[in-house]
Amino acid sequence: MPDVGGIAGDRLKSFIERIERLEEEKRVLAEDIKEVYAEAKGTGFDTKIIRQIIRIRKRDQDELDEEESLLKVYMRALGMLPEAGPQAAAAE
Amino acid sequence: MPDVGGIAGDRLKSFIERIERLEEEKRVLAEDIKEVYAEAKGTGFDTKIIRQIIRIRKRDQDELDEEESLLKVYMRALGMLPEAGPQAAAAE
Amino acid sequence: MPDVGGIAGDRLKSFIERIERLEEEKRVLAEDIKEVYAEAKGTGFDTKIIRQIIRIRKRDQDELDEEESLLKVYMRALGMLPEAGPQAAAAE
Amino acid sequence: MPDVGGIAGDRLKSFIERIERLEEEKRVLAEDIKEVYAEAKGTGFDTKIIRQIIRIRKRDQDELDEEESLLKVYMRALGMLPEAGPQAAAAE
DNA sequence: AACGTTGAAATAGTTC
DNA sequence: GAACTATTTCAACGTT
Repeated sequence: MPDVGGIAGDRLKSFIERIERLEEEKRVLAEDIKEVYAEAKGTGFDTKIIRQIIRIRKRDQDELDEEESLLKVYMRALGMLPEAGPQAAAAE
Repeated sequence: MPDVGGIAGDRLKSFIERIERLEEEKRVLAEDIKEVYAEAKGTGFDTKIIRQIIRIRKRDQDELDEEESLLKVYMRALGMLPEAGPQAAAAE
Repeated sequence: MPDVGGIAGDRLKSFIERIERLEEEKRVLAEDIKEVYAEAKGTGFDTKIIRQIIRIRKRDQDELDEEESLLKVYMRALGMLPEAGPQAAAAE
Repeated sequence: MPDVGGIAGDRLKSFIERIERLEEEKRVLAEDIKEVYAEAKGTGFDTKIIRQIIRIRKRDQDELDEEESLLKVYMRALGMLPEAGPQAAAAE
């Protein structure tokens, strides 16, 4: 439990300011994204459909990633890849 | 409505890729934020409280932005603010 | 524009309190709904599916209402209903 | 998983109808609120400002609810609150 | 009547 | 797995 007014207050402050800075950057990016959607809409595209497409592409990517990892398992079993890295071993 | 396979397809693709790039950056930032929280937690801070503080600080900022005069007039009428102070006028 | 501190303040206050009361009731209803979902979930139902069903039923109802009005148009054309009310005439 | 056409169907139906009834009541309240805003507008008030005031009053209420001690400890450490006042202890 | 803005609702993710 | 938070999506409202 941090003591009040001491060094802990400084550390707490530091954490908070780091987070706030990152969130500010995130907020800016969200605005940028909105602007791109607005621009697309201004060109006559239906933003709802674009959102759908992006969602589908994301999902496809995720599936690809899964396949990828399954592929790696098979390849590893075949000696076509080095044994699984330490992070995977640690996770088990 | 955009014709399929023509220039419009290119434009659509461009929009989508711009959005995806921005969202990827956003995702990275979200991860960074998570890491800071994890680090703070590792130092013994309560992340839930930190989130609350950040929310409060944000809200305080929003309050500062509420500088519209009509709002003040209404709030004064409701007794939520003191009577209009003679800011510019010296003694009234 | 309402004068500050006078009768207008009272009227403003009255409006605000009426709205706040209604919103409170609305909030309670929203909670009730959440509880019903929780209860359904506790009985083994998938709330996501229930939401979907409710959405579909709502949509079907809306479609029915539209058909209804089209029906009325036809019936009116056939003299089976009185002419459209004055609000429709005014809207034109 | 509930069997189709049996008692479970009845229970599902019951849940759905309860929710739909509550949502209907909620819808009515939303309309009532809209009417009050319309009436206020007709009296010359700016509904946008009224909405803002209601938001502020709600927020003030939420602030009152933030009475958790750990939060206060953290905020004190950040200088967002004065040092702990001797509330219960008479003279310190 | 469409546009942007805002608020609510739903879903996804995270933590305990 | 249950609750909470956060993000995202959807709908409504006022506005031009």
